[in-house]
Amino acid sequence: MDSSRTASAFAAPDHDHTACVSRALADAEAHCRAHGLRLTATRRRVLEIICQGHEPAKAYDILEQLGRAGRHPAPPTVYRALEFLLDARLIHRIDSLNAYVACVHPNRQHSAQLLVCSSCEQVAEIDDPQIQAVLDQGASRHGFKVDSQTVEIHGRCPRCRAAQGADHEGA
Amino acid sequence: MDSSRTASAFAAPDHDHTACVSRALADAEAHCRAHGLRLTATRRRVLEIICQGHEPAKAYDILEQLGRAGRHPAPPTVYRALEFLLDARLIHRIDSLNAYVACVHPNRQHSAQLLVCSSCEQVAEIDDPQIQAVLDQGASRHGFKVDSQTVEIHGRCPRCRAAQGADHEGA
DNA sequence: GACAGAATGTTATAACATAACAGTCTGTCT
DNA sequence: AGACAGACTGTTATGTTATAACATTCTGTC
Repeated sequence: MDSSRTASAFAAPDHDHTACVSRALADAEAHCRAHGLRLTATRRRVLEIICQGHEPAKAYDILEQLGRAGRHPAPPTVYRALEFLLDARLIHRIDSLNAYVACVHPNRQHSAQLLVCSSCEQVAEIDDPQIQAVLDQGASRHGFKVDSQTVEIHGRCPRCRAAQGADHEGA
Repeated sequence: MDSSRTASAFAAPDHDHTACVSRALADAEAHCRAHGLRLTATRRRVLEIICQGHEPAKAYDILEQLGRAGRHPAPPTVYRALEFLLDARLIHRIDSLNAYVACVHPNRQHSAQLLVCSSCEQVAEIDDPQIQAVLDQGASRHGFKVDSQTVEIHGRCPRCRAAQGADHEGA
């Protein structure tokens, strides 16, 4: 566990975010090269924008950021890039927020569980094999064959809990 | 386990759906009475429309069905009814589909897990305490305090698996 | 029957997403 | 190089989902 990560999977506010983004982009490039996928300028730029924060990015905000560079692309440009990145498993869509976050894990099995802080809006991705296993078991107990799981857990991250008073910790 | 339910939590095609709907509405009425909530005509009607099938209902489809009765309400009418029903925990919203299903369980703890068949579109709700527990554990291992969970599992229900060939069953 | 608060009606618009078709780029084959 | 196919992007228009804001009506209470 290196210093850029807390034990909580949430990014520390003082982490080296530039390095964090570079790593993500380099990782994405390697991944695409290895799989014969074309990480074009637009796609790369969209991924970069999404990586900018650990908060989820909304499609039209991404669009607006793309527009800053002189060109003013239309919605399909963004949605197509998002579709590519989703298919390449480089990002996740958060259905409950209509927003997108970068996939931070090197293993791209992609049945992630997302912890969404309702206070600071940060998202942490956990790939808990036990959760997956229990979900699979639960589903197959009902004769159901799982294709994909969407697990979005809303609540408060450790940082916000500490900042806003631990007295609210009912459970 | 009575004859109107399969072991799979998915409704059998030959179940007594009229009774199924009546039961849901009566249950909802009792619940509202007990909690001082007003299940008005519109709200009741929206719930009835949602109960009509075990498939998820979309807001604008509900709107259209409401319109069949001569009146032609605007979107806010439906969304307000949906909000009420969600708050009262009588329905669930399926984020990955932008759709709504009736909550079929008498216990209204409401951290349900939903099995969504991508073939027949039916939805089954399971309230698996083990899944909840594991999610809670997984989250708190990261210092995260859970408020609400959204678990949507997409795949194929037992009926569709049987109908469309068991040869696809990889796992 | 006047009042307060809840519920609904109404109009307009915001927010999210895609269809359809035209044009451009990239690599490959000859 | 030139022609071609397929992938990618641009552009216009529109579809889908949801809410803000304000007017009106309903319901129960004093």
